[in-house]
Amino acid sequence: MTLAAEVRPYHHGDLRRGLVDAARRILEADGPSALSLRAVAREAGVSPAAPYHHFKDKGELLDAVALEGWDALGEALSQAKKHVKPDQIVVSELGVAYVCFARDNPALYRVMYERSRDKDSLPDDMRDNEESAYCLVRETFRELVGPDISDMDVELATIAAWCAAHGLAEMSSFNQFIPLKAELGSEENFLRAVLAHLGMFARVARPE
Amino acid sequence: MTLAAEVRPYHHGDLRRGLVDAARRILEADGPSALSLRAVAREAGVSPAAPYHHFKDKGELLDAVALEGWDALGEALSQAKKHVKPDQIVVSELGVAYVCFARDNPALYRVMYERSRDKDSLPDDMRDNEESAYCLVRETFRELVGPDISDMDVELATIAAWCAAHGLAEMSSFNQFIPLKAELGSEENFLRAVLAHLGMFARVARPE
DNA sequence: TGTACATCAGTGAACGCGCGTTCACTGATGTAC
DNA sequence: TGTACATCAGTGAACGCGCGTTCACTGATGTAC
Repeated sequence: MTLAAEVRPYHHGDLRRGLVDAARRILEADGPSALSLRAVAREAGVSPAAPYHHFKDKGELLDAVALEGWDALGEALSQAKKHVKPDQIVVSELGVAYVCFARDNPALYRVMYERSRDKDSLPDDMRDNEESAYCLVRETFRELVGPDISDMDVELATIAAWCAAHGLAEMSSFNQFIPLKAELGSEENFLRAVLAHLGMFARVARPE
Repeated sequence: MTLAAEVRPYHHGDLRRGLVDAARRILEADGPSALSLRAVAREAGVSPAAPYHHFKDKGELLDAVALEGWDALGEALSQAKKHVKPDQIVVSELGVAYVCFARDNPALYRVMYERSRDKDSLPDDMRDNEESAYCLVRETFRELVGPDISDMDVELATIAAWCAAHGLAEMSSFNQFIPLKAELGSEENFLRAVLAHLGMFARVARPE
């Protein structure tokens, strides 16, 4: 109420939350290379030692940030699936949503994969957690291809789709593709066109 | 001849070459995070200021390293295409070769894309230089799909294939896929299986 | 309800580190005459 | 063939910087009695 209440108190309240938020703000503003522990503390308005009461080290903070990224990606794909229009192809639209997530959160997306690579492992729950983006794609394939397909084929198709989307996410920001995007009318149309041409692998798969 | 001849002379002879080689040695041994200008000079046996006679700054050195990487990738794909066996699918084997290149030169591969991302641009000559990996893939598609296909379709298929390979290259080192690789007998078979399942996009592309 | 005290969550100064880059310099090379 | 001199390609010391982490500390909070 009083003006004094506006002053940041000695105790933050939820500094853990505050640090993760600060990290995301830094990522958005200045990218992954600006994401030092000290910068995060600074952005959160706290001394450089304070984060150590909430995270063992810098890596643990990054893990927390990455985890939020994976959750947000799952949410984005889930929303996209809900809003597919009748004339659209479900898996393509999931792919478009995936790439758009990466485009709209480039630094966060990068941190997600950097942390995974450092541990040689995607988040453990990605294959099990029903709400994860990966499971959502896998279940979508399962719905679409019918019941008489093996679990392994579904798994492989999911991986293939995931790789394609990830690759596209990393590539589509290169300016080599600007003319193509212009010709196709929009970035989204470009993405759809590329995804549609994945099938050419199949057309070309007969050696004869 | 004499022992004195063994002593490193004041002038290096070809320090530019020596620096790039030193950089690649560091990459292979300790990864991209160890690749500082000072470390490169140290590895090349030269003072920290010496590189500045050959490169404007650290970025230019990295560019030189990345460029060699792109050349090596082109060479790897070219070799792979030459050695495709009759029972193998050409584009799949190119994909396998691409991923194997990334697996065998992980740090170099990373630098290649990091530099590209920093400039928002793949190497300029990738689309024109006949010897580039990209052109090789594109011409392979053109040969396989026949003459009555538009340039744009070939381009889009190439991009799709490139994205899939790049995504697969980044994903396939995650340990989540170890069981799948075991089940399929080898890493290469895993890669072929994933690439083969890209076609499922096509199967699923009819909304009905 | 009040008080003693343990615990928690901050501070701020300091540590050692490696970095990219610059500077004045010097040793080696090559060229003009 | 010898020599003066410009140019090139190194040296090594120094610059300022920001980093991750630790340390002894202190202010705030919560709990037992």
